Amino acid sequence: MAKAYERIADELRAEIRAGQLNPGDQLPAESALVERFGKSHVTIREALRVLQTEGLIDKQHGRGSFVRRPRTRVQRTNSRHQWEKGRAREPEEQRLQTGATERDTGLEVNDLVFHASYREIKASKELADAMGVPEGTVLLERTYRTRYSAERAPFSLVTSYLVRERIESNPDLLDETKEPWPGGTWNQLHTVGIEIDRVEERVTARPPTAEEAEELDLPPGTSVLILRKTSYDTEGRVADVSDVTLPGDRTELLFTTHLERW
Amino acid sequence: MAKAYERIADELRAEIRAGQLNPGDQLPAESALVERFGKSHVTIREALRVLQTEGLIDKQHGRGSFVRRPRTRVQRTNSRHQWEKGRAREPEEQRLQTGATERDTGLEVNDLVFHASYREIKASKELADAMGVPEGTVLLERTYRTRYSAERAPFSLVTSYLVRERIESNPDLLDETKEPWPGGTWNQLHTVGIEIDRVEERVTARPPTAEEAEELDLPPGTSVLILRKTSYDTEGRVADVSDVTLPGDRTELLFTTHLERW
DNA sequence: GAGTGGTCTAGACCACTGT
DNA sequence: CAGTGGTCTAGACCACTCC
Repeated sequence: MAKAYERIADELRAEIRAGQLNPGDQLPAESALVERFGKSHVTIREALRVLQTEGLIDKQHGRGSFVRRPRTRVQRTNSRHQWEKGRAREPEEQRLQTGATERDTGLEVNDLVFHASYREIKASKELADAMGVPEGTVLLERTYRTRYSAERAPFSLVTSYLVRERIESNPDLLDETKEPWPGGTWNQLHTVGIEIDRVEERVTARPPTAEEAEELDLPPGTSVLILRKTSYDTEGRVADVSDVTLPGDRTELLFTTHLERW
Repeated sequence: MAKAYERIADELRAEIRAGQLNPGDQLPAESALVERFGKSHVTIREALRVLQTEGLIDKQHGRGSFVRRPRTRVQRTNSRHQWEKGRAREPEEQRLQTGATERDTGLEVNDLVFHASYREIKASKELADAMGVPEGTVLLERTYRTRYSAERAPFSLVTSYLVRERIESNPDLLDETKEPWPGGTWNQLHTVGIEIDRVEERVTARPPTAEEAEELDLPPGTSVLILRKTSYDTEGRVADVSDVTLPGDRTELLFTTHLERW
């Protein structure tokens, strides 16, 4: 005999897939399900939890459980890199116009709330390896949050690392009050003579940690995309390492690869 | 007053992060935790579930709960596309040597168990849009599973779609018993005069469905990467659409983007 | 205040793992 | 068989939402 909570989850899942319950629809109250299936409250909740973990339903305390509606996605492409590189050498008036987030989301500069903070750290083993420097090298760690002014959760959590020694010839680059910097990191690097040649992006996925769920306002039953972006300069050295956490339910990464012709 | 299960989860999480409990270590039995925290079995289990959902612990029925050990990753790069394109024109002896999965995993051909099945379908609206053909166009749907012979779960779930009309001039391409085809899809397309010019890959993440968790042998507290790969031929038409489901806890996608020099 | 989901108890019994 | 986690009950009470 199958477990009761699985049978119940299967039955409700089938109703959702068959379209008896549509996105946005409210499920019967837990007490109603207790009666309908003749099982205890805890068992019913276990069944609903299965569906929640699958991202099929959304439980709201005091309101009810609802069939989840797919969210619109933010697209982040790798063609943005060429665009950002070009922008890094533009005159300041042009650089002020728009940033990468505006490009991804289609929103205006004024719709966005930006926050940055800097601090200096010594490279851990893991970071030192990623950046190709000795352990303990002084790094500038910069954390960024950008959000839509109408929402409370940022689009992503970004932490970027630069080697302090390679940028300190321009003291403005060590000063967080200069943010947001028109033209972004690659313009900043341009001011100290660094040109980016290629970008490597490593992508994995996992459930959010408690802190990430809190900060990105993620409900249970969602995942995060973890992206580590490594930028190499024209001499093959690592210029920047950025760790980005993106909500999986509203982000799509698009990578285009061009091939040599036969 | 904080919820009991959260306090308990916080305390255990802190012990794991502090290194009092190391990867692979067994947690105290649930009955022991009932005594230690003076809470009921159900409450203790709720706390452990929080940690499991975060991917921090791994519960094993009849054995115990353990601090999860990070798994070794399979890396899938976008440089594989250029490699695959080159391989598509090589002589058969060379094409027989190794495939893309061997390249990603570092395993030998003999370590891998391969399975393919074909069927013909009519394009749904969603698929027709993705392939740039009218709804209802006849497509060849091909599903692939490749696994390491020592493991029971495949590395990924792959479904590929081709427009039947554009490949039927070579009847071998409609015959699943010809799989595994040396040189893969791009060699198959080469036999009907199609050259691939660029590849677009769209990546998102979400919790696995029940079926995916079953087939990929994924424990609760993991995510899947969803990758849709669209291959364009030299005339800009869609040659192939492939949907790939990858286990998030053992897959890393690596995309390299080269930029134009200043 | 009525109706919803969330937390919790104290206990029973089941299912799996390893000796 | 002993020890582990998994399922389940019948009930109490709490916390949130909305009218």
